[in-house]
Amino acid sequence: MIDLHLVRNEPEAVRANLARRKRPEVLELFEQLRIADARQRQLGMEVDQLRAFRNTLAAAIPRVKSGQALGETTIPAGVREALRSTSPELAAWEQLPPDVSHLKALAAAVGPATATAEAARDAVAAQVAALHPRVPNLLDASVPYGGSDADNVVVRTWGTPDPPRAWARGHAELAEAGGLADFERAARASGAGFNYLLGDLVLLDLALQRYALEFLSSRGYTPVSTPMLLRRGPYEGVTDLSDFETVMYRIADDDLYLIATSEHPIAARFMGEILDDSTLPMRLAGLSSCFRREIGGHGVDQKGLFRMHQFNKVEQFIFCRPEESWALHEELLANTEGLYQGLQIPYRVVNVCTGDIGTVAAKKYDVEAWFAKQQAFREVASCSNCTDYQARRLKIRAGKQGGSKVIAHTLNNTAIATSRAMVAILEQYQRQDGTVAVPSVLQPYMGSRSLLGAPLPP
RNA sequence: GCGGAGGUAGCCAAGCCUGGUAUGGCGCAGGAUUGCUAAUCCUGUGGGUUCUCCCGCCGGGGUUCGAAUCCCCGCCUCCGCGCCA
Repeated sequence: MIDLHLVRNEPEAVRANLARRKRPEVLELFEQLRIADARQRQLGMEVDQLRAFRNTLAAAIPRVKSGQALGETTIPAGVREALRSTSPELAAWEQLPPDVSHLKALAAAVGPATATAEAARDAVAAQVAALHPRVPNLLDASVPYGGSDADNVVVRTWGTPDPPRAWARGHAELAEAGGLADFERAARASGAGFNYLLGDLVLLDLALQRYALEFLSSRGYTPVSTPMLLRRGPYEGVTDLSDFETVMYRIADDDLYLIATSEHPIAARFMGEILDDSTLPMRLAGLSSCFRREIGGHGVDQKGLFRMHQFNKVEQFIFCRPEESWALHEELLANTEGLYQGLQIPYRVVNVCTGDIGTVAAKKYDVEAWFAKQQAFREVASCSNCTDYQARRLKIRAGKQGGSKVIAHTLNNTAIATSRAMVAILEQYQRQDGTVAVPSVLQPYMGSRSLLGAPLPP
């Protein structure tokens, strides 16, 4: 969620920022939020005034009871107005003798008036609560202006894509022919989008996880193996509501949700807490399976490992103080680049434009690896600085214990989603005989083997 | 699944039976003093705000002039037993 103080104090700047997303409905949301917020504060004042008066009376009663003088007590104008309709006789309270029974009668009359005012305020507060989370994060100035992914800006390209090889097989065909995966029976058992990995491909999956974890560990990231089911409450803090409809699997009987990425349980871990400055920046390497109902366009990549309902991923995540998040955003990106450089797979980095970026990120880089058979760059990692947007909803703050606090910043980036990395490796490293060379950085995790699979008939 | 104990500010606790407006310690911040970063003392410490105010004691209702306190409903955690890789 964005900072409501900015909505109040710098509406022009917020509006201009949101306008860059090229989505009229976002500006409409913002205006509705601004109006509702102002109205809520107005109504809140009225409630406060009524409650203040009630508190004054409640404090006066025991004093009068014990024989002390009541002292000067006047009905505030707003309270008198609120009482005029419900208890007209009490609106002229000063003419009544200041004894306990009259004090009680007056206080009792304030109750319903307060309830009316509260109901009005709560109705508006509910509007604010509904609108606020839907307003997207403010974008960094360096996000390129554009309407769709066509306007994303390539920041740099690493490596040299190989020319097409006529004999090369698609990764799904290669894996099936080599006995490394069983898509057909997985579809029968669990549905399309699931797979059985077999033999060397299982080892490759694990090797990629180990490679990413070791790589990140050596750079100061702590591995985290997370819960793969989350409760609804925490989940609402880490993602937007539309995801519940389209992306996430729900365990209905227990009101639990299968995580879509370890980013979610990691972010939820410190919900409501204050992170001590001495622990920041907190660099984490999440490891989990990921579950997603929505797997993209119909007829696209239906078979194979590229888009699946379940896959494994090592994820980078950082909690930090606001002033350090932009440097760390670049660090996260550099890590993913280092991982793919180690695998010797060409890639490019894309700065995702204002119209294509999601609601949570203030800036996002995508890393797109080269898929040799497809002869295309395709997304394998997504590197976001969420600034304080995610942490505000989760109420995660940073500071010294007992000292001053600020809303923390959160960042995340894929390290390696093994499914897509395996596709890239199968396409890039396959040989004409159907075997696949093992990238040298993975060999330590594959029993020093340099080849996987077995020769196939031509 | 059954039984028990709990949830109070950054942390730890008190207050609850007997309703009267959040008490102490630690930590942290600022100040005083002493030729030091020790000791001592003072002040402050959550959220909001239009700032002699409002809210805040797990959440939501209720009773009451007034609820951390009494009543009801929920959520969560811990301990024991059962089951279990």
